[in-house]
Amino acid sequence: MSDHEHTSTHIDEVDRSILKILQSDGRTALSEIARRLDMGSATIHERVRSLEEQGYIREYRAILDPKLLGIDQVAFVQVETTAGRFSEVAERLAEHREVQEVHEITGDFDLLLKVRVEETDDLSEFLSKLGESDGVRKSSTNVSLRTVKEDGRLDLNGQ
Amino acid sequence: MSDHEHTSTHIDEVDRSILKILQSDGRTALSEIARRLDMGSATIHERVRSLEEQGYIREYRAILDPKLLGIDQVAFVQVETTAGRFSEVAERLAEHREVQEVHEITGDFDLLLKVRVEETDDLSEFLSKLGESDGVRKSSTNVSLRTVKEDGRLDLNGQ
DNA sequence: AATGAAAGCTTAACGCC
DNA sequence: GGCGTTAAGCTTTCATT
Repeated sequence: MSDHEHTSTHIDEVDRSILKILQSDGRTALSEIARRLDMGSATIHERVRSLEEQGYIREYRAILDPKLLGIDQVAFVQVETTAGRFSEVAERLAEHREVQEVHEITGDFDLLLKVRVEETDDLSEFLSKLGESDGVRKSSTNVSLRTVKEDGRLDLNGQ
Repeated sequence: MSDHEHTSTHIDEVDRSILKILQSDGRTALSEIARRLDMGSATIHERVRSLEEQGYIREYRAILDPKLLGIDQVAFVQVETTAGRFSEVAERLAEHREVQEVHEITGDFDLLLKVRVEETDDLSEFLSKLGESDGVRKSSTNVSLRTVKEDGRLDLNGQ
């Protein structure tokens, strides 16, 4: 197997363990990680710093409850763009506050947006804006009636 | 309107400020939050504890980079279930490791799944399992060719 | 609810291996 | 790359208001 990576060395099992721990609790103390992995905390400190620098760890966040905060109207909007302009339109739509996700997708439409707002009124307002947007030919919306699961964590156990 | 809430009182502007700070950096020190909001750090400590207890803060997490970790095949799968069984099927599908989201939606299908795997082979394997699942009548899959935006943060600035 | 102060931990930087 | 040490800073508790 050839080493065709950039500058980023490949991560080892210790790094993967650190990522798993921090993904499930981003506030775990370095000293606690060191204890669990039976290593010095200066070592863990250096590895975490390197994982952050290489970009494996993008950021740390508190995960808030959308329902309690009243921001729990979710809709998925498929968008058909004028020929060949989907990337440009995607970038533009990504700037909207209510748009949480933008994907270029296969199928009858070109883009899929995940939109999150407080009330259905806000959704209807967004769809008006969308309809008038440059490069948008048509759209089709599916509203989420109930979110059964919503979990951004990555499965680091590789099968 | 009857008071059918538990014990949770409504949150004030200070609480919202704390949530904003922790949503954008979950590792911000309590003492740093105290400095920014010009309050004692014992006060911030107590408020954060209460926000956690009430459920406004669900958890703290490191956000990892799916691309660097090679878990970057995303697909959206719409599922039609046998009449009236969508909730039950939704719960069951939510248990799969590769399923990040499950929504009950309006439209021609009943459920929308967001699926994330390492390779297209894993996706095809998942779709096989799905097709044989109890209560699943048919499904339609759109693969994400490029994720332009993917951000789970809530907009706490309320318009 | 909010606070200052004190005790116990944690982080981050250093030099050594 | 990994480690122990150490100073600075942080969290957590508690008595006071």
